[in-house]
Amino acid sequence: MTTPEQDFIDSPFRSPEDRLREKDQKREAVLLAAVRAFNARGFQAASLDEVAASLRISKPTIYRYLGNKEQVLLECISRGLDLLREAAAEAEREPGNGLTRLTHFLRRYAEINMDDFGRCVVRTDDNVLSEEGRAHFRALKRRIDQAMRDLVAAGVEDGSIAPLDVRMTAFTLAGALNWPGQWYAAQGGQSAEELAATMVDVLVRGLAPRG
Amino acid sequence: MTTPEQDFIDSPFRSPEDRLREKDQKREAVLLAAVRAFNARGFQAASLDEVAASLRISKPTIYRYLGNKEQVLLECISRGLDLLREAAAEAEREPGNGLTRLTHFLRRYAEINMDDFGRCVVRTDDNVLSEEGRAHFRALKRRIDQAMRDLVAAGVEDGSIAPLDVRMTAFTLAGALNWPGQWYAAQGGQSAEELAATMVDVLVRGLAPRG
DNA sequence: TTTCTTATGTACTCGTGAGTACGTTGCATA
DNA sequence: TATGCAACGTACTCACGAGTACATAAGAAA
Repeated sequence: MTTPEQDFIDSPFRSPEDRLREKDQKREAVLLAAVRAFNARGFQAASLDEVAASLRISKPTIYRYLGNKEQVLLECISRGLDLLREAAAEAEREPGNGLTRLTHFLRRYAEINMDDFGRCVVRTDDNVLSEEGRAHFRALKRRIDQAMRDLVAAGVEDGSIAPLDVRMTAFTLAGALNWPGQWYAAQGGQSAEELAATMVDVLVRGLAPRG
Repeated sequence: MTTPEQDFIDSPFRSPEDRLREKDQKREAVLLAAVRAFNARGFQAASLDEVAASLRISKPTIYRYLGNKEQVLLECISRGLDLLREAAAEAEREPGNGLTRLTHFLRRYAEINMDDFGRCVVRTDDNVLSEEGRAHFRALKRRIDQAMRDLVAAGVEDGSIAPLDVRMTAFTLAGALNWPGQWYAAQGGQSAEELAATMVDVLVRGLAPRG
């Protein structure tokens, strides 16, 4: 693992690049602490003082890195929605019929909803946001929803999915797979991946026994 | 529609029974206004001043009829959970195999989640409650969950439901059917009953086409 | 008519939490 | 060495909302 470059020891004197990297890391740390507080106690109930205390910093420092409380939330939500967008793009690139691709997407979707930032997307009721924040949030969510509908529609067309109402089906699937975000706490027992796979399996096969 | 009893005109002078009935009606009105405010803006964000204003009364009047804010919420939640319990009891009494009975229950379950009080149950995150309130709330919810699992298990046993993991299946179903509570706004378009029926249909049949 | 009770509003207290003004320290640059 | 800027913390302000003390008005009872 040695490189031809000079190996530096961990020095207390930071180079300009180090400073920038540290700044980024601090920003990330604040964001993570915030999203966890929001998920644990709800956006309204969680105070920035709490978030700051959990990092042993002061409230103004949060403002330095992320701006006001709504901006912090919007950034958290954006992270979660980015993950979902990636998952959707990946599913579209994937080979296989509509059902196969949808299944992959659904699993990722459920997993993301158990991640810190994904949970934040699911748990945030958009009425806590300002008018602009809400509009932005909804637009991004609509894109995810549309991607899911497109996958369902593709499956229905190629016959890999039963001829169901696309809108209602997507709504039902999203609802089922959003729910773990309200509850999942990474306790012992099943991992997020296992849980996601099992739930998707139930949804794909349905309750009625196969003829 | 005439009775042998005396027909009274609508008099401004109230009998003692009238007073009691009026008190009850006022209590109901406060409860309904409160649950709507909670659903619309979230428990924490909704203020009792708002609720009072929507009825053109003052805040102390709410305290007179329902006690403090948490008690108001608990009463709303109890209403919703009562509806769910009734639905569960009804489903258990019903004839037919496990899947039939479960289907009936699921439809009612979804409908209730689009009702004012049902929505409140779904939308309330129990971390806004005090320790005792939370324990009470969880115990009641557990009973509903158990009822759903029992119905699934009965269906699996009598063969009307495919052999799935009971716990995960109930969790998935509940998740899917809780979701409308987050969104449904009684707008134009589908009624709650139609929506519930369609969603349950998707869940029962699954996505994969029938062989 | 006087007194008690019920129903209600006015006007507070008090805590909490978002957001800010300003001071301080330390490194960087002129 | 002087000046500027980056990275904080202390100590506020200010608004809002839960909960309450007290006044009041109207009917019921005595």
